[in-house]
Amino acid sequence: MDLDRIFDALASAPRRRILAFLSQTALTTSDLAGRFPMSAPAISRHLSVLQNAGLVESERQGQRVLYRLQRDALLNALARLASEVDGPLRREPPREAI
Amino acid sequence: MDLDRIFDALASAPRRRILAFLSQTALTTSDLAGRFPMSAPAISRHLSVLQNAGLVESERQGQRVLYRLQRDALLNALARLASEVDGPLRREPPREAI
DNA sequence: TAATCTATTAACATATCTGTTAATCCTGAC
DNA sequence: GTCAGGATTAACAGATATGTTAATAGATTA
Repeated sequence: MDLDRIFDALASAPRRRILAFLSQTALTTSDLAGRFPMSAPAISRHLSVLQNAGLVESERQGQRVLYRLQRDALLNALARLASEVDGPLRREPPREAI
Repeated sequence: MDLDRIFDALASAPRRRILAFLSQTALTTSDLAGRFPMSAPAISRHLSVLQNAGLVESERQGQRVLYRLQRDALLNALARLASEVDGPLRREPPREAI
């Protein structure tokens, strides 16, 4: 839940594209490397940044490592920043239900 | 509406804090410099990054320059990323009304 | 065990970011 | 015009980020 690491991770366009791919389906490192004009080691490091931020999770499957988006972590971070900058007027009633 | 510049701007913790301050009220450069352990030139450059991203607007008032949060630009950017990574299931019905 | 495939880490070069202080620009007051 | 105050830009140093290729680690198969 570290906003700092999360927004640092999100600052990179390739990493945001990786997240977009992973939002469709879980993918391995080489799957992703095939979709970017970038070497596999570069992708691997982007994935590690995303994982350290808690935005993706990895699961080894034999020789491959499958990466999966952690949607809630991402959406929570976005919501957290949104509420931080929500003006006084917007922040008012934490309603229990609609 | 440049997600790239916006998320680059948001990657910096001082800049996110500046936005939080500006969410309460518009402030001048020196107002902000007084709230950070950082020189005025440093604040000025952070503000310029935020302005280039469209997250704040400036208005000169005499010798001072007043900075104001562009809340919609920020919230739109967050929403845009959120929808980019919204999985197929979540993205389905663009309902007209609740 | 050896061979192979996938992924990661190491080492490196280049570029960018972030802060500092000094210099410059802009505005208002004298 | 001159001066002073506030803001920005310039020049610089040190730290980070991002890509490359080479080397290493892990897992599967023969």
